[in-house]
Amino acid sequence: MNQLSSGVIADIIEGGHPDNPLVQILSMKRIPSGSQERWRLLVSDSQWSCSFAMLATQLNNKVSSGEITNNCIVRLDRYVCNMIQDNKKVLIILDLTVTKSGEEVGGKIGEPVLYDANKSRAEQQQPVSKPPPPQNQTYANKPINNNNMAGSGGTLHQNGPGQRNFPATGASQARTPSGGNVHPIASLTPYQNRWTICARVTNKSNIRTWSNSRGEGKLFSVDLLDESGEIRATAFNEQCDKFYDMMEVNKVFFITSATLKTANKQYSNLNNDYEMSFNRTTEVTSCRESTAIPTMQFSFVSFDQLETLDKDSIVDVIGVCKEAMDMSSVTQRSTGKELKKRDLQLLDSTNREVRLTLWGSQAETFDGSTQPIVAVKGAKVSDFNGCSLSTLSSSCFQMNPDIREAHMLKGWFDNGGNTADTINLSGQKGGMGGGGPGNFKMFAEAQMEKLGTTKPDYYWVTAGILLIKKENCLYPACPQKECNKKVVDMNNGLYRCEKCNREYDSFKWRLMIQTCIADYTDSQWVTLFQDTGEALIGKSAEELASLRDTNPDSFQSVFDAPALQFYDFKLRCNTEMYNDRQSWKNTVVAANPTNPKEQNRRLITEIKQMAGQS
DNA sequence: CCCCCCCC
Repeated sequence: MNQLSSGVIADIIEGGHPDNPLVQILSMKRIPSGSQERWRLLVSDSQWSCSFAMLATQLNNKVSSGEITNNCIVRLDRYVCNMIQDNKKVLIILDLTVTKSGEEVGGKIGEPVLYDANKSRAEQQQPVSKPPPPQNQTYANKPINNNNMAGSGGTLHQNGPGQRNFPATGASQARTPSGGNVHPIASLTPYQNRWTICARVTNKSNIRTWSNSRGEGKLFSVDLLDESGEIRATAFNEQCDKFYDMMEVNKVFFITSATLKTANKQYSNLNNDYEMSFNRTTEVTSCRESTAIPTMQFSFVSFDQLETLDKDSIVDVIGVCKEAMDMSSVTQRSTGKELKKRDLQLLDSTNREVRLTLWGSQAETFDGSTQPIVAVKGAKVSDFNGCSLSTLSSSCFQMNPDIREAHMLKGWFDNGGNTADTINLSGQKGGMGGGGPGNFKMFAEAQMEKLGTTKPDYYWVTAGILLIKKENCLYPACPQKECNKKVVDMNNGLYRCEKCNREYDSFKWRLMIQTCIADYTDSQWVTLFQDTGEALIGKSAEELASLRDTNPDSFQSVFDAPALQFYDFKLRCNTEMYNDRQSWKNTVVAANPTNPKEQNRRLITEIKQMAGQS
């Protein structure tokens, strides 16, 4: 008995859409195109084989998990067969069920012939001694031939007129407003010039402006999704104005003609090798009957998995907002810009809590009073305080989304989850009053890990103070509250601040203490600014300044107390370019006298870990 | 043609 839907491949290529056909996967080939994994399959119905089948990327895990292997039999639950360009066709498998494993089947069923779409069914290659294959649904003959992936161009040509559209399930059955063919997003390449997709907007940025050496302008971008895949689209300037208002999140649109280019994976975590820019020929129209276009898909990572991920990983998470901190402001170091932020404490059913930071208007408007379920697609993992999360501008943030995982989590939380003991992944306070073990390192470790080379890193170190530079530890600073820039004495009773671009009749003293500190592996020059500096010497900057003028001896002895003492330093380390040379900067953001008991406890824990006793 | 994604 034939276990396959013999002859069905010819039907599909010629425009038919049989339900749930059974085919065999003879071989798989990873397509060498960028970083995005894509699988091209050689499938067979035992009579015909087809080498231009592609697996939708959301099914890639079935390959990596070993569920799909050579020789397995699959049922095509959803698929589309589309013209992609110049009469070339692609069969995209959107959903499938493995009905028999490759191991169980053991080998190729029948002797399938590679179906050549340049020819009619009657003209297909035939076994010499047998009559032509049937023109209808009787799947009797088994033409003989050998074939493999390498032997075919991977594309077929159109059979003839009247076959431009190949109906499929769902949205792919839809016609464009002008009656044309709807293309799957997964089939788009830069080498086609006119196509229409039907896609849902799953995320939309604000309008952003830029200005650089190449010019200036404005833009916004959207994430587009259909059942075959996803892609990012960006609209610049003219197109930005034209499409910004109409392209609302969650709505579905026909989009015709845009420029495709290779996506820069550095800036996008969408599952596509390409991204599109809208251009003058781009048309966007609303699609009302759009139930077949999927809504945004999350791929949630549970909190107990977060710590296993590399920092800067991008993840989808869902959690109960157990607590929302007040909104606060921080100053962006690179630009001095004021940023609004709000930290949330999220909890999931693995009894882990993790901190999520929201930014900007999201931070301002967030209301956590009802302990909502929070879902984020594309949050960034950081190793701050152990492990924490932050949204990016590309993140999609949803409150109480109407999805299964949200309802399950809510049920869990309301039925005891809210009182369970939890582990706080973001709870490492680095030895600061309570909290778990901190992110302590030796200097040699920090160097080995190249901390601070690409972006600022924070870590704790227990180190002794070898030397404090007393010269230039005080500087006259701008008297403005938020400005601490050094002022220039104009020698006329006025002090000029370059940052504020004005002169003042007074200044304030600020501390900037350079000190050399050492642990058992190395020494480092580090800088303490105002607050940490004042805490270290036990004097305010103003006190120190007047001491320097009135009592040089006691000024000197201020620095004797901390010298040769051990402190737990929290360091912010990074590199900056000075005259084309990379130089290290270590800023002390906290300095606490080392508590030997706590230090020993930490060391014992480490020793036990190294000995495998924990 | 953007591409910053921050702070402790």
